[in-house]
Amino acid sequence: MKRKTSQRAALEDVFDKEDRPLGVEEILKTARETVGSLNQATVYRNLKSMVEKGVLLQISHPVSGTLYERTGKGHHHHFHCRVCGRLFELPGCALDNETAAPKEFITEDHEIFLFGVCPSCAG
Amino acid sequence: MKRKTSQRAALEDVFDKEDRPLGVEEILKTARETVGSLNQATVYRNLKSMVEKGVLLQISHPVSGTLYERTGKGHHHHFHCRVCGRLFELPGCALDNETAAPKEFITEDHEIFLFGVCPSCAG
DNA sequence: GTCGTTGCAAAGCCTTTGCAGGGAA
DNA sequence: TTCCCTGCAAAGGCTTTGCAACGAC
Repeated sequence: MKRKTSQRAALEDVFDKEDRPLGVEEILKTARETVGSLNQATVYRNLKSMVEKGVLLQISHPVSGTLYERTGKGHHHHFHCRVCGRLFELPGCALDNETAAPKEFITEDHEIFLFGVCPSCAG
Repeated sequence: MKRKTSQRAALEDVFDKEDRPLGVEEILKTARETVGSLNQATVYRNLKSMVEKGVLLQISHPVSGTLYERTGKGHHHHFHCRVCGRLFELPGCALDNETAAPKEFITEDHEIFLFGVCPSCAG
């Protein structure tokens, strides 16, 4: 990945425009508004290299499937509303890696998925 | 699911014998030691109905993929060792649903995946 | 005998890959 | 011109489904 292409630029734009976890289909659809000929394989290839470059983070959500989001947004986790199905990003974290596991385990990272009802569906 | 079959019994046995999260391939392989003719489709069908009956829990692990484990083992989470690749069950939980999300959110459940190095690999 | 279950094969998703043409530098 | 990148189509993994035969009750 060394050359600038309109395809890659379109993908970057998608993540600029929509600052939330996105699925491949949505990414493809949105990016095609810019580059009509954009191919699925190209999207997969670029998403992969963007993850390897550390620009994107890949999330395997139990309900929403594979999603991608920009890195560098600080430690946060995702709340899935079972009513509207939307995924919310919750900044911060109530879990400490030091105490998350018995002390014989070295916890380097963790991932939390929250499930329930969001404010607008609960209101 | 109303009739007892040797296939279903073999699946139950697998989870009796191996008390840990299992993948489909491993389940199939182990169950075939009892019922040689056991088919993949049958395994998928039964796993699905066992999940619906509440006997099994399906886990979508970011690294290990789809796994199944018995329900009723109490609240626990999974630790993935990046060295040996094994998945450990850690009883208990350091996260409180009440405080996990802003109070406008109703958190009903959560899932935590821990990543790092296990005691034997760290030793 | 009934009808839930199984095995088999085909099909469905999602994702990756081979290859030749196209475009950035 | 070079050779990285893209589009296209085929293929690969995992999971589901249609259908006829099988077997529990």
